[in-house]
Amino acid sequence: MFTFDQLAGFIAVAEELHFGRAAERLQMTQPPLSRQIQKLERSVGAELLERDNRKVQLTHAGVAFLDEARRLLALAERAPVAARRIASGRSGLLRIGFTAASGLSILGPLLEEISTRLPDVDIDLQELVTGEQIQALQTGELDLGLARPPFDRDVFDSHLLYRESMVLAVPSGHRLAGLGRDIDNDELKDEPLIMHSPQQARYFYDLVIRTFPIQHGNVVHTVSQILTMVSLVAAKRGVAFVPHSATALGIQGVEFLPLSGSPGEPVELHAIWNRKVANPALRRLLTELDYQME
Amino acid sequence: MFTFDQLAGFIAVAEELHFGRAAERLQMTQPPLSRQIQKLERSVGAELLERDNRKVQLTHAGVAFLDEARRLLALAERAPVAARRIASGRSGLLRIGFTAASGLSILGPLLEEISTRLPDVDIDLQELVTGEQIQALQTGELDLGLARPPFDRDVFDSHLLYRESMVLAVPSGHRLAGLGRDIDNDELKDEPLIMHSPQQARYFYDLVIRTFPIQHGNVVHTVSQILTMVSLVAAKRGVAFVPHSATALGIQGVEFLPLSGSPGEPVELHAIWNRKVANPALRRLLTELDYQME
DNA sequence: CGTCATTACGGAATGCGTAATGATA
DNA sequence: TATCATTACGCATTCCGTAATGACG
Repeated sequence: MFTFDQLAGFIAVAEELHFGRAAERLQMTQPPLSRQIQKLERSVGAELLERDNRKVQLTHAGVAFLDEARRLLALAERAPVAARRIASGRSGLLRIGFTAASGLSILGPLLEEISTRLPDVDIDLQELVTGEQIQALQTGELDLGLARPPFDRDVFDSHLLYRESMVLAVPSGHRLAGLGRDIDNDELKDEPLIMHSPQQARYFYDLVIRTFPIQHGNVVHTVSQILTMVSLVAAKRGVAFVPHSATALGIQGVEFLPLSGSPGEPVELHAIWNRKVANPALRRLLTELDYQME
Repeated sequence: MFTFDQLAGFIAVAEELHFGRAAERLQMTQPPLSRQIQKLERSVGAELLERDNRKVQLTHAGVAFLDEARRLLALAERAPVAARRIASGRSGLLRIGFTAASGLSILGPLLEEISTRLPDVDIDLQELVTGEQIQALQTGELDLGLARPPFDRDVFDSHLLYRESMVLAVPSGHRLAGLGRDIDNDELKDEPLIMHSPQQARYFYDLVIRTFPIQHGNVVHTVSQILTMVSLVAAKRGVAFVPHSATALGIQGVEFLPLSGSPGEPVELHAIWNRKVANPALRRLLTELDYQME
């Protein structure tokens, strides 16, 4: 097999049609250049240059091979650039998981931020519940998750992205709607309730259980998606505790009421990632956004 | 710059994900392979493999570079093949000139023969009179000509392709048509004659002058192309001496009569080429067709 | 005899293989 | 302790540069 030096030598001679000038251009002396060409011709198996001791000329095979040699050298020069870009995280692929609810709030601005800071990084988006995200982050199928606590702090690092309040979703015309004030816990004790799944929406389930005195007999549905929940409320199947961002869903026939029993903004959304970051694009992103890693 | 060996080494390790097996596949020992990869990584400027002493894994940059490395090696393997094919004359470009008259006879079968024997050789065709062909063959703009004598035997080699008779073209209904016998020279002495140009159709001009007792006063037109000649005959401007292949033109209103004053087949068509054959495809063709060269 | 490519030759650098080392489960 | 990659070292090969040769106008 020939070498890149031989190719570069051949190109120089083919362009100069003069060994001396070509050698000068390559910052070397004629003899090694002459030998390079000879070796190249031997390994190609065809005469590439016709030198009749007064002028140098390309053979037909040489013309064709010159083309290939140029292509080869150009490719060889670009290849490391691409690899370095990826290694530095300036290009590549970032696979991001998000929960349905986070898609309503923080996802858009986050993607905007990423494409501004890392314009050559492609983004793969997958809607997944927190549990699925955690699993995918562990196997490496996902680079970054937008998810809710809890998660194993030994495996995952995280950054708090967003806090919001809990509100009560009620059908339009419901007796609690239009009161113009926060709803007290004891006003809810007889309401049919659409509740979060303790498995697939454990974060909300735990939060609601912890905050409000739920009568389990009132639970008429158990679902895992906020969207489903609000749809059921619109269908007048009951009321539901949802994060404030659910108001952005734009579903008709539902109103959202503040809750006096849930002060502040207890609903957290975190960006989480595997501590052993494999993807340079993720490393770059975390640095760019100051999601400090240690 | 990296080397092709380094690329091959990297590809082997990337495919085996094991230095030992990769080295075995490459018929070498592990240490030099290990060093090759290190050098490659240094010249690429990025870590390509992650070896944590128990398993070897591609980095993201490595995945991208693997692709480039494969492309690069594949290109490097094909490049000499193309060059060798051209050097051997099995592919390439053959530029062939032909006279209008030869286009009617030998050109078709010749092209058929070439494309059968040298299917990967492209052919450029140019209709040129003999004089133009000779000039183009000297400057190297043409590889092969289908032309008429004479030409300089020191510069050109040739092969007789085709002989044909001279016939007399007359308008339909002419007094000489339909006699059912050869026409004698003395029957032509008062006919208006369409004659060849002594410059641009010198071969025919000389041949006619040499063979027939031309009365220059009878010449009503002087033209260089056989097609023009026959068209003028059809327009009843006179009669003309043309090669037998002109019968293939299929022009209406013309008849072709044998001539007793021109026995045999005096009209020659040669394949001619520059003795210093530059184009391997031509060399190949001449050998294939036994147009002996010395 | 001047130009320009090639061959001759000596020294430096590269790159292999064997042996030793290091790191990990 | 076994496995597997890496470093250490000695030797062969490769490849450069200088010098000499050869071919051509």
